[in-house]
Amino acid sequence: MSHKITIKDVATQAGVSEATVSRALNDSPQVKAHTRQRIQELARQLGYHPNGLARSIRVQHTHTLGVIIPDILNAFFTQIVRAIEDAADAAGYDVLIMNTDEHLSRETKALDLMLEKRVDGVIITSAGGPTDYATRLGDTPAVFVDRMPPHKAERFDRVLVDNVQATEDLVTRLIDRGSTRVGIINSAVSMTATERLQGYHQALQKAGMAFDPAIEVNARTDNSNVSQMTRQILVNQRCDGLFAADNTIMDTVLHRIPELQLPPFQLGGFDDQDWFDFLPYHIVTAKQPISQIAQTAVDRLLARIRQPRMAPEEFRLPAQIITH
Amino acid sequence: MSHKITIKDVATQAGVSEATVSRALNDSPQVKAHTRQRIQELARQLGYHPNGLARSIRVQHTHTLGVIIPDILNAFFTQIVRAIEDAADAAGYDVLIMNTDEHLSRETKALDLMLEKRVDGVIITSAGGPTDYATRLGDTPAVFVDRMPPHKAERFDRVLVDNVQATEDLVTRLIDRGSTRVGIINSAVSMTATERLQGYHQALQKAGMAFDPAIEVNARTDNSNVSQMTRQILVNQRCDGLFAADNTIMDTVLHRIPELQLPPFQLGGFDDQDWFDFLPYHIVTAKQPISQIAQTAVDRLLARIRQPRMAPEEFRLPAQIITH
DNA sequence: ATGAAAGCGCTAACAG
DNA sequence: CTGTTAGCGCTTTCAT
Repeated sequence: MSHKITIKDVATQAGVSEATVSRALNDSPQVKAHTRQRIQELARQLGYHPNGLARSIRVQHTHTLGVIIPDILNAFFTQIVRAIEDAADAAGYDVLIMNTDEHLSRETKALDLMLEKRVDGVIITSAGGPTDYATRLGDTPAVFVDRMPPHKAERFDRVLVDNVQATEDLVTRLIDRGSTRVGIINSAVSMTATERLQGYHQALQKAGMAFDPAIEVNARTDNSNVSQMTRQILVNQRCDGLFAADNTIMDTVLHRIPELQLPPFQLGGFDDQDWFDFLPYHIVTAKQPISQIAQTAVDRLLARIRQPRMAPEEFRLPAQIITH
Repeated sequence: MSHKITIKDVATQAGVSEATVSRALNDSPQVKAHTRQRIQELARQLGYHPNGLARSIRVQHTHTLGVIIPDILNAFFTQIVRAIEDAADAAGYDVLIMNTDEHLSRETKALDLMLEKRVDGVIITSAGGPTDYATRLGDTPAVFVDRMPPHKAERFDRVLVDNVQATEDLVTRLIDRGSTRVGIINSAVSMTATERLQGYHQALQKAGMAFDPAIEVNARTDNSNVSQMTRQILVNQRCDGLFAADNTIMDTVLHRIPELQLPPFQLGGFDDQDWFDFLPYHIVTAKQPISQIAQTAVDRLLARIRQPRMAPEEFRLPAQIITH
């Protein structure tokens, strides 16, 4: 933020008042067409760039939305961001992105920064943990996407996939394709895990299969564990089906499988990836409706910005089962 | 940006002046330890959040860096961002990310927005095109990463991989692994393409192979073309080696290959991806030194922020050839 | 159609 | 150690 041309500079150069320059630059119809053009031209020549900070502090909004994601290396979130940008762009809003790398401390910092930068609203895919969003956010409008706030979630708008239905459909598909015994490696994100486990159970039940705790495991972030779990389920427990409850788990599973010398089996997971097509075996996924999730989130956020007192709501969107 | 608690509110509540509150909140040693704590506590209770805009406008910097990337769905840029964040974080700087989706108009908007938000400096991976960065940037420090500005590049700091050496090494590796005739589908990004083509030629020359224009093609953004080119080179032209000059080209190539029923062949490309391990055949890649690129970029940017008149420099970093 | 002046929230002299 | 005051760059009444 080095030495910059201000509106004052333009004003003196043009021989008018700062007010007139401001009006001219904002295309106010009050200012005579001729002088308006003259001023705009001059401003361009001088390389004038409006100071958005000063403007925002005056008009009391920034016209920008903040987006906080936990993992920018994860294609799911990256697609979410992309879709949010499209939706926000269509509504004439700017978007600022911050990545927390699944660190609570960085999420806290990210949120604080966005608040300090006075975004008009924020879309959060929480890194989980004990953050008290209610007090932290104050009255900044927020909507949660994909992952819910751990406490008092019902006080916020949230939009996410119908995890239990999607999982039920997915596991059912695995069974339809021939699996007789399908294990699960569940997500480390707690609420997501709970819901997906329920869907898993429903699918087994419908198929008349018994639950077996030995093949229901839950991932911590530790990668080697998931790798071991894969072997445990697919080899020791002789499953011919496996549901990897999320993106990152799937990744580890995929890394382990080749060295396992497995007989034919069915593999299912959440979140579609382009390159699943390249795998030497089939894979079925629950593809989340990313565009709709994003659209719903920004619609809702924008609505709340205009109408802060709206009652919070939860939006559940259906996933689509795809076989690669 | 709804109704918010200001420093004034805290001041009256605490029965002190705004200045004292400001000092207390900024941990100034000038204010008595006791009152400082009292004020900080009170601020917390009131849910006070400093207005960063007001602060920045006053102190004339934001302590934040802007990062503009052309494609957030591309893992390469995503990793770059991630590495930049780490480097910036270590230096105590915040970073704001914007994605342009390869649209010039969005890049222009993104850059303007960052300037309006008065980032202290900006790291740009240009979407290409005729943007005149010199006048657009004014005197905001900038460094270009991976893709150079189309005009007057020498007026800016830029850090990127040594494309020609990396390509030469890569293609040489392909040949070493048995390729006798290796084609190239080159990048749509012009300068990158030029350099990689040169490396390709150098490799052929060293191996005593003749160039054949029939197997030197250049991708436009049109996907179906790349798909056709793949067939053209690998089938019609009977190449037993192919160099896909970037990420997105490789993706299309990979999509086309299975249906081509090819005899053994060597495939090489830029930018490593985790899932290359899962492919049913080997692939060799030139892995860019992402962390170093990012570190160099932010080091340089920070240096330029302190010392704006430094002469611009170009930093070339070596890639690493990897076989999956 | 334009100008003068106030003020957004904050920090930095300058006084005391 | 704390208060008063001015001012960052901009927009917006209120005058004229």
